Amino acid sequence: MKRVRANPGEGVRLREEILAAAEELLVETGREGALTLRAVAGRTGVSTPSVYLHFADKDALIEAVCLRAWDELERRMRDAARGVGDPFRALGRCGRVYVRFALDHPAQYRVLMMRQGSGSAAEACFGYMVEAVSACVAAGVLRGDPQTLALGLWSAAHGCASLVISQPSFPWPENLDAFIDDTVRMAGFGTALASRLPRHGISAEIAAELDAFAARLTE
Amino acid sequence: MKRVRANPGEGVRLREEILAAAEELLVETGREGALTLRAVAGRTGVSTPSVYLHFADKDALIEAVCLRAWDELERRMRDAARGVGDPFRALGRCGRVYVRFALDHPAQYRVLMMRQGSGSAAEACFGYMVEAVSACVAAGVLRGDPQTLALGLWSAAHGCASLVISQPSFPWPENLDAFIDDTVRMAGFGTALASRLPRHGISAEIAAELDAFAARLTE
DNA sequence: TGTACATCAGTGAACGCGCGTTCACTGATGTAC
DNA sequence: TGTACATCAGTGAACGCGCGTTCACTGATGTAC
Repeated sequence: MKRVRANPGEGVRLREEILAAAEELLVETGREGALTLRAVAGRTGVSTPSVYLHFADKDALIEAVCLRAWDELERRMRDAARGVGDPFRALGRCGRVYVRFALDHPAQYRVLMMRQGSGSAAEACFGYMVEAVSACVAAGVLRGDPQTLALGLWSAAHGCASLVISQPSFPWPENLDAFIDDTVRMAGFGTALASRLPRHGISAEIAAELDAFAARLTE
Repeated sequence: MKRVRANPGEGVRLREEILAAAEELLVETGREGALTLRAVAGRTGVSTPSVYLHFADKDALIEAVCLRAWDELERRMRDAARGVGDPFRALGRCGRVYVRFALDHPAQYRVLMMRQGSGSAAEACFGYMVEAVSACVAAGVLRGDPQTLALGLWSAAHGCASLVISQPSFPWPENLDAFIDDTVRMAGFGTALASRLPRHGISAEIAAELDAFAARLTE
């Protein structure tokens, strides 16, 4: 585990190695508390103070790790909606990709969403969400303020993801992908329907109507 | 701030005082990290080692604090559904009460839901949820496995609550209660509808059908 | 009623630990003359 | 081509801190005789 000292100008490489080590540590332990400068430096094969050559302090390191994760999520969400004509379908894809990302990177997602003041990276993702919702509003499938609708949809996706992550002992269905799909459909259909029934409280009376609606749609 | 020493047999009082101090500390700071034995003992007006007279160690103290919160949530949920004839309406009440509890006690909710292995108290709450959902299935307003349906509904409620708590910088609507209501209705309607359209993907085609459905229901 | 003793709630001082951070340093590389 | 020096990535040892936890103790109360 002998490190080769970087030539002048190549110090950036160590920065990347440190970030990668921090991410690995986060993934393997799942706890943000495991992210100590000593552990990160040790895994990188470097002395602890070396971290300060590339990050002002511990907070800056964690922020950089967060930024990495946000970047990947942003990229995935952008890709998900690209080339999908149906705006409601595109929105559904966004939701599924979002939850999938969270479950694929539970440790990063925790850090991402649990830290207060997640910063501008979160806003970028929220921007995509609002865009996708706006398209649905324009197409007439959703009604209301796109920002508020997006918050509701994000709530559902975040809830599904974070509950699965933080409560693994719950009796989750074996087929998690199907559950994610059902949750996304619940959020989509529910938002579409609830926004059309602004003052309609929840009550069992609508069961028959829903049956008729479903029968008409699937026949 | 002179403490009166408890008489023999009255030591239980200090236990309660310690628990209350821990809860206050959690509420005021909002961070679980602020829950140190020194801080708790200091606020109680007692020396640090005194905590060990009533709790085996720090974990036991935190567990007791959690249990307190779960107990209150359980009580609130039980009260919410009592005496409501319409099972779907009762379910909606459960959801609103759940989210309200979370927003009223954000610090406790964090500890409650972020700790892994929340234990049997969480299961009790889940039990109520499944019960309420089962009644809806029996009444024909929901379809499917009550456990899975309950998980989906819990996801939505948890998502709304935890997102509002952990991302206060998001552009939340001014009227949070209305937003909670909309989210609960979204989850309710969405679950009812999605469970009737098991293989129906999300697409904008259903907009016209939804319009007709809503018009028929509100006329 | 008085006295010796057991009980038990609570204390003060100290422990070892891991942490983030600092500082004077080393030693290889590039550069000026 | 050789030499002195600047640069800069990385180090080793130490700092102060707050933490959970331990341990021998104090001192008021209840109890046995």
